[in-house]
Amino acid sequence: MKSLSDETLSHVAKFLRAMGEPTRLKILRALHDGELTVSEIIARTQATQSNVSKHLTILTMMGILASRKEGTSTYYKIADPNITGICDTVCRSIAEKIRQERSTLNNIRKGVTL
Amino acid sequence: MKSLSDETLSHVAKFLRAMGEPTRLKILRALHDGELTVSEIIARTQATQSNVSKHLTILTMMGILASRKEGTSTYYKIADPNITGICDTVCRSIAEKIRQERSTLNNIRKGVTL
DNA sequence: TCTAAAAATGAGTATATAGGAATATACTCA
DNA sequence: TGAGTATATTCCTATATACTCATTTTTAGA
Repeated sequence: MKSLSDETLSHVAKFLRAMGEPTRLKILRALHDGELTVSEIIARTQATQSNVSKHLTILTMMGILASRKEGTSTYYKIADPNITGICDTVCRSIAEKIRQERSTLNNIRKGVTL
Repeated sequence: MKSLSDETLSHVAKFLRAMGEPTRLKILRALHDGELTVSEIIARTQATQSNVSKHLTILTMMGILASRKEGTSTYYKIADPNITGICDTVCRSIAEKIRQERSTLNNIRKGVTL
């Protein structure tokens, strides 16, 4: 962690931003259990075709997703199994953290004092 | 991972974006081993005072950092020890992934064929 | 109280990013 | 080849984000 060059740091940042978008997180979640066609991803994310297509392009350019064509369909999948792990870890940790904060806030709202 | 509400998903995304900025990653890295004053953080990140101050505000509002005042100085530290873990995991994984990709690219450039 | 240091904030600008609508491209099948 | 489907891309707009410079706020100490 100490010896990351500016360039690497910027790559890491870019990577985090690539995952830091709700629709892209939905896409990653949808692809968690295996590959899907664009149409299937559109159906699951409830986003427009154009929008999904762009997000898929971004994720692919970042090396997060990989695609293969079959007929008129394009199948996307998570490129690197490690990604799934990172994604799960981060999402679970953050979601848990947020959950805790929310309950803390709720307690404060309820007038609980320390 | 499956049952994240849209709201939670958006929080997670925000969180990832909060970390997805080079200067903020530098700040997190600088605070890895303990608290520092703003001046010290400025010195280590090589960014301007105003810029660092704003990034510190963002990270604090996201609950990633916590601060305390002492005299004219403000000390910042990583608020949640879990953050350090997440940060380390993500950075190490991604940096490693990038390292691998770079060497792959280098091999391609060198004309290595499969 | 005046001054200096530390940090935060405001104004303004430039760039990045996301989104939609329309269009282009690629492929399949009759 | 022509129609239809799946996906990608282009153009445009709106919003978000990061940055700098200048100013303000807070505190310590002469």
